[in-house]
Amino acid sequence: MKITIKHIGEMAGVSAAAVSKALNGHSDISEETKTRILEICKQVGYTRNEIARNLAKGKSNMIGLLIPDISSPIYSEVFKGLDIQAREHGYCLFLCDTNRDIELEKKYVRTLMEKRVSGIIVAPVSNSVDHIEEITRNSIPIVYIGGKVNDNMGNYVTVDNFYGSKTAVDYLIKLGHREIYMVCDRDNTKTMADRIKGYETVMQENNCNPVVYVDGAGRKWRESGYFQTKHILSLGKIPSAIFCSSDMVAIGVMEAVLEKGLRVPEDISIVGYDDAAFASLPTINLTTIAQPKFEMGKKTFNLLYKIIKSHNSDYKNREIVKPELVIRGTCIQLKGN
Amino acid sequence: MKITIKHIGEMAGVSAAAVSKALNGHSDISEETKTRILEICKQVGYTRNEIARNLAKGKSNMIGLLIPDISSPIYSEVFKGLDIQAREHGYCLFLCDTNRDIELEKKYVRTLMEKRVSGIIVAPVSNSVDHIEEITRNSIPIVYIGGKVNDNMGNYVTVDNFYGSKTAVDYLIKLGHREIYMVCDRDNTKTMADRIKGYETVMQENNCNPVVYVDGAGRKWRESGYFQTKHILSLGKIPSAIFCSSDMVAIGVMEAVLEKGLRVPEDISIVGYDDAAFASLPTINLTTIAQPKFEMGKKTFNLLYKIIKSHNSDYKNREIVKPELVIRGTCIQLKGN
DNA sequence: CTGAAAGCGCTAACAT
DNA sequence: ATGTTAGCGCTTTCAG
Repeated sequence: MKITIKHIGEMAGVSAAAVSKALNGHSDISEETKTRILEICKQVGYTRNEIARNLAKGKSNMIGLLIPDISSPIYSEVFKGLDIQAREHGYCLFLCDTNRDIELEKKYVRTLMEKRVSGIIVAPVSNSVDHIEEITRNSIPIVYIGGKVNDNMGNYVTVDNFYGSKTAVDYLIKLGHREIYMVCDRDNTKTMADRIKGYETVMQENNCNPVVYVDGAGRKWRESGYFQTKHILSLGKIPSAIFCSSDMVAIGVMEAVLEKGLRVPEDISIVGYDDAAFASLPTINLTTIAQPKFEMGKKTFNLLYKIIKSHNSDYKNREIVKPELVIRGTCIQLKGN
Repeated sequence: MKITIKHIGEMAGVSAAAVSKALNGHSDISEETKTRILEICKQVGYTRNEIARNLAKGKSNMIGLLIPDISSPIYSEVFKGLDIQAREHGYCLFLCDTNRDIELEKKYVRTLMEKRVSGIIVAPVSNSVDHIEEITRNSIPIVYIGGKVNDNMGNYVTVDNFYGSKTAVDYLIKLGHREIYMVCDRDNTKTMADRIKGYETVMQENNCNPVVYVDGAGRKWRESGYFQTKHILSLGKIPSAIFCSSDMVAIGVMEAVLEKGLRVPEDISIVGYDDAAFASLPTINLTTIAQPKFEMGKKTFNLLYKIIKSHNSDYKNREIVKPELVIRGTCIQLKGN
């Protein structure tokens, strides 16, 4: 039998209400009784019941977080940024790993509603979020994040992929490269489209011929980079640089390049995208575009917080953050420049 | 104003109790009214209130999970194993990232108690867990996991580090190596002690001289592997193989070896420990000992579940799982064998 | 089969 | 400054 404020009240010779006030630091209670009550709580090891508390207050100070895969390093960093910010504002994050499964995503949204969370942050599994809004019916603030974000979603924070891509290719151009290919894995998101657009824009600005490979075989990540590059290298004409749609793709690209007996960066320069955890490992040392993951986490929480506080559940609070070039060892200055 | 079972009751012309029964699939209600009630719930978009429900039932079907750092790949895999198992048994995981901070760990334990979770799984930040047991006071089942586990903890599931280490060194011996060093970073856990013991045991069994470097400068991970190896290589005598206390250490070791102009595995074979996510990357391709992370997650939940169900909060339910050698490309068969 | 009533532990007016 | 009284929304005996 757990001990309640009523018990504490009896022990202290006061009412339960008084105990509640003491516990919550209300002002309408004398310092003296307050300390006495608190003392007793400590002594008997009282632990307040959040469940009852939340019911009485009609809220839960929890924020639901839907993530496609927490073992993906990018999301775990975002999580940490969110977490620290949430704690600072007295909220708890409730993490749900949707495992890239729409059904599970729906199930979790329902769970979160039942738990009466104050808001939801979701990195959606798919480009459309109709299935989740159908459940929430506008009854709770939602902020979207992640690679699937697009303008059909209401509130979101995302990163400027067009800008990131431009930065990467600009850098390559500055290094004297002109034959720069882009290789992408299969991913029909706005994120990907923007990255490609950024690449094409810079190429055209510099009168270079854009060559983008998008995986037609439906492969993803490293596998996609590997096989596409194998194909490219078999064609005879070798680009001086390859810009990859992600670091995982870059890994596959490097693999194929090395296998062919070519060197990185001496023969081919490579730029990735994401700044995944492994990108900084010595034997990889990949030059790449860094997503400000931790920052994004913070910004996202702050945006949600603002919406919650303003009770303005209405649409289109958006924030776009800028990524950054991280120069490591996979690019080389072209001779004669 | 949220809609409650009372409202539903009114609409259906029944009592709130009846609605509750329908919602929970109790048998003492006619099929007919039940379907009518459920129909209405669907139509008006009723979402049951878990908070009230939990209060009434006196429990929360949540399991607290304390992890030092969710961005560490090993923990995120464990999480996923736990998660899937928890879901299957109708529980929710409540993840708390303690950020390797004892104070935060304590704070979260308190939070979990307040939330009346059914049990706690903790990968502790430190070798001692007194600070957490002081808070829980045996009032809730706890299972410990992770690298800090030792016999001072009650219930735990861990992996057989002695065995894992033996397996690694046995493999090296079989490959014809006799001059095998072990390099460890700073980490005074039982885990580390067991790994060292396993190494020493096999070396002695084979009449080889064990040489273990433990970082005296207090460095960790890659940095530790790097500097210690640099030192080793400066000594003139080069071992034919290095067994590392972790994959991160192995990365540092490789870095130093490569920097010295030596090749892996032609000049020096390397074995890691953990099978971190990056170990399988093409340019790393590290032979290592794999922790059955996902499996461990499952086993851990099952153990906790057993304890919860048996109401036997008493001590020393333990499970030890066996790691496995993963052969990749950083070891070579010695000539003349 | 159905409903009335009590209560889970706490908070928040509203008295006193 | 303190206590009284109602709930919060649901579950659960216990009658009918």
